Amino acid sequence: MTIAPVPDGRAELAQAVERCCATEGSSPVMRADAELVARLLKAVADPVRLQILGIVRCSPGMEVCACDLPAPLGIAQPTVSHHLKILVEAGLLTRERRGQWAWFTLVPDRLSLARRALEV
Amino acid sequence: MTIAPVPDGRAELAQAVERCCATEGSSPVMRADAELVARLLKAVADPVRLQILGIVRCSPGMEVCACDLPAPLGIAQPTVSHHLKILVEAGLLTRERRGQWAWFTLVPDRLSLARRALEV
DNA sequence: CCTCCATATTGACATATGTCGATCTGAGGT
DNA sequence: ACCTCAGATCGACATATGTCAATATGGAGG
Repeated sequence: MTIAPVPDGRAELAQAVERCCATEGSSPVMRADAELVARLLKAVADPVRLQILGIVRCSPGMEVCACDLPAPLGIAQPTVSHHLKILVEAGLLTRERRGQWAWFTLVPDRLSLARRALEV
Repeated sequence: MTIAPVPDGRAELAQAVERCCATEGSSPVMRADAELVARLLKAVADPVRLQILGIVRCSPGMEVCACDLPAPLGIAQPTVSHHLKILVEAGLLTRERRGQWAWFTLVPDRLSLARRALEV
């Protein structure tokens, strides 16, 4: 995925989500908002990344070491790294270095935001 | 999107979703389930399709005529048809012919399923 | 400083995806 | 029958995406 990073620190995405799913006869979704939301959803819409999120969710503290992923996922290390990068850039995971290892923690709020984007 | 249709009549997808988001220390997501869920999420993870869903949601009866879409979306008719096909195959819309027009109706349950797939 | 190990990045590749113009199909109306 | 219009499909194209081998990076420990 070409990584035009989702502006996550700011509330832009959250606002776009609200505008997209505003209940009642709200104005149809604007393209710019849709682009922003789609970028977040694209990050989740991949089998491997769904598996990663599942593994992290089930791990104590909702965090996992990158070294533990290639085996259960059955894919090469660079590929895992690639997917982790996408999830981090989407704001769904945070990265933290511990010694020579990289740990990734789930950001539940971000996942909630993605879910909210699909509200009717 | 190459259209390996999501098995929507059957409950397979719904079961896959449940297995993927089963709360507590459930077993990590299996690849096959993740593939199924990803196919549904991919259908939603596109700016144009998000806009289409937004328009349908805001329309009376949650239904819309295909003829009313190219203008607000700003894309050509074949492209609209392409996206509608993907949404129908994902089970998010149903198609109905009325005379020479094609009407599309939202399937809220399907959208709920997609949302459920993102539960933590 | 040099080596080892875990990650990240790069380059190359095949495939998937979004887009449009041109054409086919199907339902009315004359 | 014919014509017309809405929609679907086809063909072509550029770009995006997922994958891996090879290589670079960066911390830990001798």
